[in-house]
Amino acid sequence: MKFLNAIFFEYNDLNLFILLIYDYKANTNKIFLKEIKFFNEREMLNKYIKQKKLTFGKLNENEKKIIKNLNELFEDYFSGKKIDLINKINENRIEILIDNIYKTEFSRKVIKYLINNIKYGKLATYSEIGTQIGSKAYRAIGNTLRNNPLPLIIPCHRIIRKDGSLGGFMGEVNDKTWQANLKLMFLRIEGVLI
DNA sequence: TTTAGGGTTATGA
DNA sequence: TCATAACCCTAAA
Repeated sequence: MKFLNAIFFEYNDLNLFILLIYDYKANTNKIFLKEIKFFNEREMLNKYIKQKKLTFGKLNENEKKIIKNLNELFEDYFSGKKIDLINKINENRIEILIDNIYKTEFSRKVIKYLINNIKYGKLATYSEIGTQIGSKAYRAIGNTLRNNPLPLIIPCHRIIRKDGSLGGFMGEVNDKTWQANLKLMFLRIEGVLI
């Protein structure tokens, strides 16, 4: 039994909508996160839902529980509790399948390095990642992070440029976009000053 | 400031 | 299928 499903959370004080696309597998009672999208306007969220033809099916009781926990995790994170989302998620019957998302050696190396080494409150640069994984393909690293379907969970927001500038986020390179501000906001929540 | 390098993916023929 | 451009970048000129 397998459902493709979606749910969204709304955080009014942050002016933030989070849309989650996931599989719920009833036989294991687990949620597999596929995609997280951030929006600053309800209208944009609606547009995306329409465009992707997402359905909001009825949740069963177990599924509801997992989703509720996840929402609480996000709330805790946003309120400044120092929680490592990716670890907490695994404790809450939620999984991300990195090897399903990333198909090449290179991109898996990048992502695994992020997950294992760039913990809450830490910062790293694209070039540091390159050094650590033994590659000078800095742009390729950027490209891998750009395609990150789970920003915030897979902590690409903690990667900045070597010159100290913020770098892009969620496909946006322009510092003035709300996406870039979101990156900054996440870092500030984690207590990182730039 | 510009240029070339790097690995992957998206796009188009 | 193949090629070409684009990319959340860096180092060196």
